[in-house]
Amino acid sequence: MRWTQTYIPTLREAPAEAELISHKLLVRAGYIRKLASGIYLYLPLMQRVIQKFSQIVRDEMNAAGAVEVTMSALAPAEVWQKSGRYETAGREQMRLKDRHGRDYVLNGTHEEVITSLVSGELKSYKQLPLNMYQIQIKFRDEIRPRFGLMRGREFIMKDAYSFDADVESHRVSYQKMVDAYFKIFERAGLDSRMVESDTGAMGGESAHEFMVIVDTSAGEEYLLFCDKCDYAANREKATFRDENPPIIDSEEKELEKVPTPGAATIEEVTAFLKVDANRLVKTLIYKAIDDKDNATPIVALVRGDRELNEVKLNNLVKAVELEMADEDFVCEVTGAPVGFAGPVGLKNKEITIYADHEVMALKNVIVGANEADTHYLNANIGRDFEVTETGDLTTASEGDACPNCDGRLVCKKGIEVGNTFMLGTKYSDSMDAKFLNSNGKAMPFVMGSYGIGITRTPQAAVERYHDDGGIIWPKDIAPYSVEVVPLNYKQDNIREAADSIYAKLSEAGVDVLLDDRPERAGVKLNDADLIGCPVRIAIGAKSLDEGKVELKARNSSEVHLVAVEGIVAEIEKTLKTLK
RNA sequence: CGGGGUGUGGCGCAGCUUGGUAGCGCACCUGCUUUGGGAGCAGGGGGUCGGAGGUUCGAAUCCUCUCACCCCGACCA
Repeated sequence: MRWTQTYIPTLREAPAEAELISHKLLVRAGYIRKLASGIYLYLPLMQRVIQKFSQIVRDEMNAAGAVEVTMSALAPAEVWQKSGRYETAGREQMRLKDRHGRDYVLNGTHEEVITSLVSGELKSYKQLPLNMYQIQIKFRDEIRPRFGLMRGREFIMKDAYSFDADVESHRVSYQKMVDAYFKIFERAGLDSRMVESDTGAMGGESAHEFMVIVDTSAGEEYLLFCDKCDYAANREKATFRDENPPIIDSEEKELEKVPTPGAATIEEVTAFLKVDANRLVKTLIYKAIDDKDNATPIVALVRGDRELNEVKLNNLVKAVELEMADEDFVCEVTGAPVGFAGPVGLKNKEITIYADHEVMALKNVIVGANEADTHYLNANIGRDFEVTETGDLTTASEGDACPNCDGRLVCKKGIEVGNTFMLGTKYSDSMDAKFLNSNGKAMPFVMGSYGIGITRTPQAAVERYHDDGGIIWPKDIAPYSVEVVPLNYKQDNIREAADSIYAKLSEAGVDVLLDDRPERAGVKLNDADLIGCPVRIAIGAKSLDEGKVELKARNSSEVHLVAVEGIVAEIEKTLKTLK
């Protein structure tokens, strides 16, 4: 491609709105433009990157036995109502009405649509397993779009759905996708890590995320890895071994109310009472919001030395939304200012109290007394207060003990580029999608769903691979493998050499961009660094007089003088050495 | 939705406090010179100052409302 025939609007300065380096670079280098908040246009260079990455995804999906389809972006509300997610998807679903006033959804994912497709048509276990995928635009009415392509309201995703006759067969299908995912990200030049994740709004049995580890603010999620074994989970999901159990008293002591003036936080209370934080129980008040926007107060109890994990809490509460109570609400529920809430003698006896497992093991704990500047000593479950439900409610963090071995958890940040869900029969049950098994019995499909962010993965690559000058693309997702830069295109011999090299490379099937603009050398070289093609061929007067041009890899500062005749072979050789 | 902030030519910004009829850098167009890491000189085009209302002789500037965008939080691939 000749630069003057395509559209590569590079900018010297990044728009003020861009926060991440990857976002700034994609805008500056002329890959994307914003149309509205969270809505981006993919310019010619980005389009090529998307196509290259998509092709890698297709290759590996096909190799794993999946078949490509395209499903509509638009769906009638009924299919979502049928699964029950029309209610739970809530405000992040893009919705609209047609001219007849009928309700529609712009799909953010396609479990409902594909389940309704196969329902009644996939009839026999003999047709299973089946895995269908598509690469398509998805919509999501994000609360707050940001970070360019990372969190948009419209984005491209590869989504695959597997249908199996039973759980054992599904595990095989799931593993095929996992294997394919590692290959896909490797081919895109990215190291990916698979971590356990919460199933979230998707539901189902278990889930994993594929993450690119970064150390910048682009890391949207905290991940915990064991430094000894292969345990890996995101922070929502991660568990840990309790290494800090308090000494448990053998006898229940008498409940005692003590003044704790000004001691509202765990630190203040432990300092004031001179006790360890693990003898305290944190009482956290939340608003559980249902699908009709009603807020019910709930209480969560975790040991004083732990952090509450809201995702785990809501897995028990099952609210549409969980919201930390504000001061007024805390006051209303407990009758005390923030910092003195406790489970003993809560004003509203109907209130649901969720406690972490660790709390259940404690005796004679210190809790707020629901009265300003006052705490209880020696509170005991069963005697002084009741717990409605128990579960794991704590957040793992760096340095905690691995749940599976004697290693330590290390915390890293990552960008999610893919995910896999074991859905079980959630959708086939709710949407009544069944097949006949070998005994002639109607059974719900065991399903899986598998996503890859087609537009966010390249941005993750930019976040991972760049320098002060611009992007450094992994070669197999670069828009062009080679950029030919004639330093003065007006000079006859330089132009002829550039045109000839461009023609030869094109003929050899190498993706090549020729910067045929009548720009100064500095401008072209800076733009070449900015857009980040893996190999640059610079053609200048001095070396050309000796029949040579300069070959430079974007990821290295070494410049090689290469004879014009051997240039194609030399470039192909260089490309082979690049990631 | 809560908190904070910003809207002035394509991009980045100044001007606003103290009202007087819009400016700078980059980009763009023309000419000459220059030509290996974002050239120089000269000339030129382009902005209802986000929108609506109001105050005033006069509003980018003050007031009210509104819209958009960005940052932090909740949500999330």
